[in-house]
Amino acid sequence: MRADAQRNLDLVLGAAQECFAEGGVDVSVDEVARRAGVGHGTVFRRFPTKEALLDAVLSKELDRMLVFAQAGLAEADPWEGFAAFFRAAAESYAQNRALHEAKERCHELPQMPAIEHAARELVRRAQKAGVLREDLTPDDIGELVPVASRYPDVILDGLRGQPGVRGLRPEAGAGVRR
Amino acid sequence: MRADAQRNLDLVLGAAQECFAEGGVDVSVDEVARRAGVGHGTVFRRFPTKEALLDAVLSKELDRMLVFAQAGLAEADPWEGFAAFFRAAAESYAQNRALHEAKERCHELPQMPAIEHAARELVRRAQKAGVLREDLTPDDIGELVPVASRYPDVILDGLRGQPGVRGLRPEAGAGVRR
DNA sequence: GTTTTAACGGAGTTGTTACTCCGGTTGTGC
DNA sequence: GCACAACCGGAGTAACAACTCCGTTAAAAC
Repeated sequence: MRADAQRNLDLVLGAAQECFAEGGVDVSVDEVARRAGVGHGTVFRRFPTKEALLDAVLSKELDRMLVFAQAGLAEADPWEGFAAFFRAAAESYAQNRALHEAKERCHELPQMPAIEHAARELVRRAQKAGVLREDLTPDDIGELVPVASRYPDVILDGLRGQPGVRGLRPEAGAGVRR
Repeated sequence: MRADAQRNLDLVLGAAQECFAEGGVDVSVDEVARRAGVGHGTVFRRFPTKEALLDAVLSKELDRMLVFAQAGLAEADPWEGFAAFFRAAAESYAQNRALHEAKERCHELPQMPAIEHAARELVRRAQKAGVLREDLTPDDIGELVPVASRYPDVILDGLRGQPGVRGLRPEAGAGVRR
């Protein structure tokens, strides 16, 4: 690969990361090209469609997410391991609008099975230890991550232990609307 | 107003309500007109812009929200009053994609001050009674409403009483990332 | 330094969406 | 029942976004 091609590829990827994080998936390819300082023809040669460009950016984000999940599993305490991953994932969502808006796209990407496997394990371990409410599946908790991006401790308090454990709401329901 | 004009206005409003609730704000005006069974010219005579149409739909939704807030205030128990409003609002968000996507637009609408006033009162009363965590402002709680649309009880458990009250997390932080 | 060859970028195409306009139609006052 | 005004709806416009193409430019091999 020629030196200028490599340099421009890096510029495009960096610009796309910034644009999609700040403006969400509806930012135009022209805008990305402008920020990268290249023509949009250059963007489309590297990435045949806008979707391919978005996938590349999301993939990098998911790589980081997988690292967080594995770090959580390495933690000895079940709650701390789960909470650490949950917070880290929420932080990622908080700093990246595209992650919110392209959730289903993420599920098509190759990193996803590994992340889901690790997340399931984190949840299973915490529930077995009795520190995570059991009326939620890993999928439910996955949906709460983006939600927790601004209020992580409120959500974590809500997830802790068992539903209604504080004894204040004996009529507490399942906690999930399906 | 002529009878046919009134009938078509109702059809358009109903169709817009359904379309925006199901498909979000990006549903095209053509799609709304098609569902209403009128030409899109008819839509644009009633509502000069798509935004005006959206505002009309959101207004009706906010009217319902205000009723919920006032019903919450009429409830004697501070927690039940707060929680009832919170659940009702979450339910509305769960059933209306446009409400999620046009949050800032809602704040421009005339119903908003009254809703905010009632919500502030609900929060203040619950916090004074010690049944709602005090590290959150009414605005914070407002942001949790859409979030709670699928997991109302998880969020309500998280909001109950004081942060970390279960004694499991002495290091519990503020619960809010600003 | 020359030649080759890959990469660049902007003009242009296609498709979509918000919005306008006007000829035809239909409800309503007299 | 008639005239007139209001209303209807679809053809047409403007703007914008994704994507293509090709003449020009510049890197790299010798």
